Amino acid sequence: MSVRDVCQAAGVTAPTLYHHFGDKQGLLEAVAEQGFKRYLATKQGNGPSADPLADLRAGWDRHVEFGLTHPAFYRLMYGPTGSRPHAAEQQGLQILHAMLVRLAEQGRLSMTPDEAVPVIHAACVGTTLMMLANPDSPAHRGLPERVREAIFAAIITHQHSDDDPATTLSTQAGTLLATLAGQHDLDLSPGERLLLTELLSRWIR
Amino acid sequence: MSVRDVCQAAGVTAPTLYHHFGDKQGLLEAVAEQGFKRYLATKQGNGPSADPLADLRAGWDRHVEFGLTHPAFYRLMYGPTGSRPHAAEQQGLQILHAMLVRLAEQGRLSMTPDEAVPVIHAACVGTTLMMLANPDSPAHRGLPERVREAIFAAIITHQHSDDDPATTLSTQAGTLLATLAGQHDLDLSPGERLLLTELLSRWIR
DNA sequence: CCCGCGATGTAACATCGATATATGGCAACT
DNA sequence: AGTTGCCATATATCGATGTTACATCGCGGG
Repeated sequence: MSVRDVCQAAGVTAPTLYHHFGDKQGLLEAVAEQGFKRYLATKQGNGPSADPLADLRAGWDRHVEFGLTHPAFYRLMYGPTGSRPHAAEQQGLQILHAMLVRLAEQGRLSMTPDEAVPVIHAACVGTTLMMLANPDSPAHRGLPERVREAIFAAIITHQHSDDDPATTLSTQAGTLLATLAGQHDLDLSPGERLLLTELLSRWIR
Repeated sequence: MSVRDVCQAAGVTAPTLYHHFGDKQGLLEAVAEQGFKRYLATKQGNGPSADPLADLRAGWDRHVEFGLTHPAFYRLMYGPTGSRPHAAEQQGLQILHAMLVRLAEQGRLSMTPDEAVPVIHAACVGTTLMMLANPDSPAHRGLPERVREAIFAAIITHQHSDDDPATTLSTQAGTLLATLAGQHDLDLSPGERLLLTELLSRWIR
């Protein structure tokens, strides 16, 4: 892709382009930013539903679909360009973070939202780039769904989702207490162990 | 990077380079191929051990480590260049495939090796690229291990009998931490909350 | 009315990727 | 030994590319 061709297609001359974008890299970053905005637009329509996990799945599928529908955009946006985080991308990650917070509030998340965000993002981007590199390979049939379910299964607690938070906390604390009871060579002083046991026991009922 | 600089550094002139590599893209692909060979060399030393799952974990870790140690190589090798599968890369995927076949023979794989290969590959490459894009971000601390365990947990059939106690403790502590992160009206003073978080985090790995 | 400033065009520069052509050296064959 | 053929390299250069110094245009405010 040459600056001259871009200028001709846009009906302007080179200095105009440089006036607005600084240099070629600046132009490409502006295009990537535009890509992020379009991507966000596909997420904007659908607000949060009753089930955060369903929202999470839909978000994953929309991400992959955007990549397959707009390969050039996607490579610009997520390819290893070394350029720095675009504002719109951070906004997308915040949406993901909000979904995960809702899941955590229901006690259905097995790590903190802050930890889960890059896990999901890395797996989803990697999957999409792989699909982009070879969309028609039979080995990649169903790949996004497989990775999606693998990641979600490991991030979501598979237990009673209809329990209220207090019950979830109680069972989790109880399970950990039971495991602790069987371990004698942990990195805990007697005081720490007692304190931890007291705090955990406070939620047992 | 310019062809002229490369030639000067190599002590030859342009036609020599073009004689051997065809064009600039050919040179870059040859460098990528060299990167794959070096990567394979790090895997070659360690033959299959008694536990295929341990080999799988070691393979994942070596992949991420190679990416972090040789960022430029890695971006050339796995960046979305549109160029086609290098021979050495296929060879690496075959090693991965062989490990998975061994796991499947032991009845410990929840999908076919053919399906599992791209799942692991996509997640691992995505994780490494993310680490490469921002190696020092605190949000990425422990990311490769988290994605690794998430993927493996979903791919490996669970036999809780022989899980080692430390792993059990780690997952249970992680689950409870995540639940705590979503609860704001617990019967905890700020100090108690901080102390509990610190103690639980001690087992997370 | 004109003054100033941002946006655009003209023309050119420096550098880049790539190549036509010529030269050197080496191995093989007569 | 001499010739031949070929591979690797060097000289010199071409066209295209990213970029910019400078001039010009148009338009809103004093």
